[in-house]
Amino acid sequence: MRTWIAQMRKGLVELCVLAVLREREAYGYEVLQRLAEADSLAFGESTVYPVLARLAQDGMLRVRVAPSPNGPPRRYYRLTPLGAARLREMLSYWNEIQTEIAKLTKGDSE
Amino acid sequence: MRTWIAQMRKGLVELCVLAVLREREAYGYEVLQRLAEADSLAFGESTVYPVLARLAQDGMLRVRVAPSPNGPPRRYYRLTPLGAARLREMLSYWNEIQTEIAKLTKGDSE
DNA sequence: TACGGTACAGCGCAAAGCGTAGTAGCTATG
DNA sequence: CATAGCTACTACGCTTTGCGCTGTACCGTA
Repeated sequence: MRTWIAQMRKGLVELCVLAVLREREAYGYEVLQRLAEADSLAFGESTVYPVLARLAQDGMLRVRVAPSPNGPPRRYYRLTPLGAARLREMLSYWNEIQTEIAKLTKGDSE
Repeated sequence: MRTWIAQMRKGLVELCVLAVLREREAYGYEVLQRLAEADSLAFGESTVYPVLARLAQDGMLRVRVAPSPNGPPRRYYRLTPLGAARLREMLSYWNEIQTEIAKLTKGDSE
């Protein structure tokens, strides 16, 4: 993986994870696979699990453990109000950045 | 600065710097100030200068030194063909990410 | 018993943003 | 001429984080 791609993804994992959990709860492995469907957002396990743990510890996610039919118990994560607020914040900043970069690459009007 | 913002900007500085230099050459301080006009992309000196040095060392930028009327000599940077190619690569990936995140946050069609 | 898929955890490294501070040239003010 | 302030760039070190690699545990199938 070219290094600049890894750098570009920094901080985006949080946004993506929160976005995936925006409507329905999900367990780690599920989040992993949902993101893998978009190959530009395909993160590894060692990337996603720590993020989930971090977000949970920061009060952004609530955890619920439930048995799995296929393996070890699953840890289901759900957005807390704090997490939802953070997601909104991040999306807001994300949109700002998009606008500014679009300006940079499109117009030379200044 | 909240930490997630710093993380979200990682890798974006390169893109922004390359984008600023897309059409006309500029010296470091100028790049700094052009980015500062968009406050969501306002990076500090300790962020931009190392990026310029890195990009130059990697052959993405060509450097030209010229005296300044106001202070120490300026280092003018200009995109090389390699740098232009990198910028296209990064913008392509950037667009992919935008699309995927838009999908994540908009539709629940899968 | 061995294998493969599921589900998660831990370790350690490298990259990069950024705060802080320092250097040096030029102009303006008193 | 001394001080301050703007310009332009450099250097150091901290912290966060993505990620490769490895390990563990549960379950079903052959």
